Amino acid sequence: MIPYKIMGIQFETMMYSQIPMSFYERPAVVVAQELLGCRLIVENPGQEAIGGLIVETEAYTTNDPACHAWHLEQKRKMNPNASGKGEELFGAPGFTYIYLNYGMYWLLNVVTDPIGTPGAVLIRAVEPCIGEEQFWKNRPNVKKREDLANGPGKLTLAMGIDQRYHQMSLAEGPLRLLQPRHRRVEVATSGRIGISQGVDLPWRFFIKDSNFVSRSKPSLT
DNA sequence: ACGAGGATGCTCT
DNA sequence: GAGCATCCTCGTG
Repeated sequence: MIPYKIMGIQFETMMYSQIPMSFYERPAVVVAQELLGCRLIVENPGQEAIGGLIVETEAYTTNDPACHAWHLEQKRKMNPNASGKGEELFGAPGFTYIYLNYGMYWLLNVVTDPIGTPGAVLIRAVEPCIGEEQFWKNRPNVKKREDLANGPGKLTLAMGIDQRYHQMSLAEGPLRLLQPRHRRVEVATSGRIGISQGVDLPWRFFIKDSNFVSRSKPSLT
């Protein structure tokens, strides 16, 4: 049971509980799939929280040339103390990793795997489910509900997520992840989107038949 | 429907 | 300089 009340959705909170930190201390590919059907919540002081149902994720992990930790991982084979971009991905699971992509868009990741093993799950798309008015307000040019948060940059815009939320614990808010009591989703798989290395790894996961995924793509399995 | 191109700021492959 | 885990607009069919 989550330790606070979200206005207007008391019934639904009884069906969802905060995800324990141990959940994230597992391989990114596992966490990515199990986050489908969970809820991403952003609490706003003095206002109604906003939330989205996660419908699409991607895994980035060790020995993965598309992972931000990859080059650092190579360097550390020679010098264990090397530093550089993606350092956070070796750190504690259950913390956020947020970075600016193409100079304009903040992308939200959750760090996974034990300390010392790099891993993260990119949240790629959500379906608005709490405080939807805020989604519309933050995305003034959007016409269709499906387009509010059907992409990693779109969902951070819609939910007001930026660098202020970087490296925060998901156990304490204002960002939280909730899991349903009974998670019943049909998971589809494909290659990851927007990368040039590791394109053949089937590490993009989405809820089959959801209208809120970033794009349709033939599934690999 | 689909493709090209521009916006924009990091880090370093 | 190149290369990015992107999004939007404006062409063309």
